[in-house]
Amino acid sequence: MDQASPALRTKSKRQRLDDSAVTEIIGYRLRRAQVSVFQEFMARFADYEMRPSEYSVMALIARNPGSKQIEIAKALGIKRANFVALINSLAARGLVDRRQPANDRRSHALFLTPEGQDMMTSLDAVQARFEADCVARLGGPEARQQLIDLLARLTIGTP
Amino acid sequence: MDQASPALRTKSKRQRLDDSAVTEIIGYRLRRAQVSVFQEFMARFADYEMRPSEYSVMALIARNPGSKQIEIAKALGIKRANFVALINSLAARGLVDRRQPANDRRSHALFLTPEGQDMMTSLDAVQARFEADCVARLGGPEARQQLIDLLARLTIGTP
DNA sequence: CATGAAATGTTCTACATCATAACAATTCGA
DNA sequence: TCGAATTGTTATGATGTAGAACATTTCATG
Repeated sequence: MDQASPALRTKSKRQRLDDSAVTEIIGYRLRRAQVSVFQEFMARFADYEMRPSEYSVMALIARNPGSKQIEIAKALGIKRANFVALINSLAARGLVDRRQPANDRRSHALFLTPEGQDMMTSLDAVQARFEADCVARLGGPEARQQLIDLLARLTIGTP
Repeated sequence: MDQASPALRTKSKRQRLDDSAVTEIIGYRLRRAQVSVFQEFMARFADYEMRPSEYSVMALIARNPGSKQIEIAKALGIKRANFVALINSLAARGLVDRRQPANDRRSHALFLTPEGQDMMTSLDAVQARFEADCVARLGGPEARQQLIDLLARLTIGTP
């Protein structure tokens, strides 16, 4: 039923591996799909030298200007120690600005620079196109919502 | 409509971040779900010191004994250069065996050692329980199949 | 108000993952 | 037979993540 013609292999490497031991695992499928989507993301954003994590940081700052580093980091599941280099990089590129709030001199308030906002306009356009292509691959907005619901049921510890 | 009572915040950090900019992205949901599932995988396999990649390698070898390194690596999307250390580790732990096939002295044929096979019996039991719990969280076998179908539509370059 | 606890950002360290290039040995094809 | 391709290996660099430790600042509680 599964294999239409198993006798076709004349001599070459037609005998493929039996990978059902892993393809039947939800986590494995999840991983492969995530890697695939991220690779296409990076390809589409290559001109902007923008990685998924960097884009997510800028998108969160854009919608929540003045947030503290730890707030953005926690929302994205990034340790605050590892978040420092990320912000350093975006700041060095002139996209993000760290300012000292008057009420709490421990924290740094994050903002997009004007250049960062301009960049964000372009990035959002690319992202919208990418998302639309993903939805098309899934089979429509209903399939997308279905997928998001299913993924949410597997995602724990994300308040 | 969305927020039932936005006036509740008396003074504390009740004003959570607006993370809709990222939670509306399929790739972001994918990533968070994959990380969550992998973390639980590692927690459940901690007693065996078995990572997802290591388990997938052993599972493939178990079902395809005598396969070449490059065959296993390619099936899992791992570069052959990075696969060497993986097999070295499993071999050093006495779980996997490299043998020299007579027909092609370039390649190494991979097998599970008897200890590796015993280990695999335990691992498969843990994995079966984990998978069942994931299916329960999703809402049943139909939901699982739905998820796998959707993930497959997002996964490219995995022959 | 004083003092210890907690929060915040930072640095450093240690792995694990991943990609690329180069190399040796071997096999294959023309 | 000879050049190309395959296979495993080593080395290197970039990236992501986790944990400990530290300084500064704020907070809570007596």
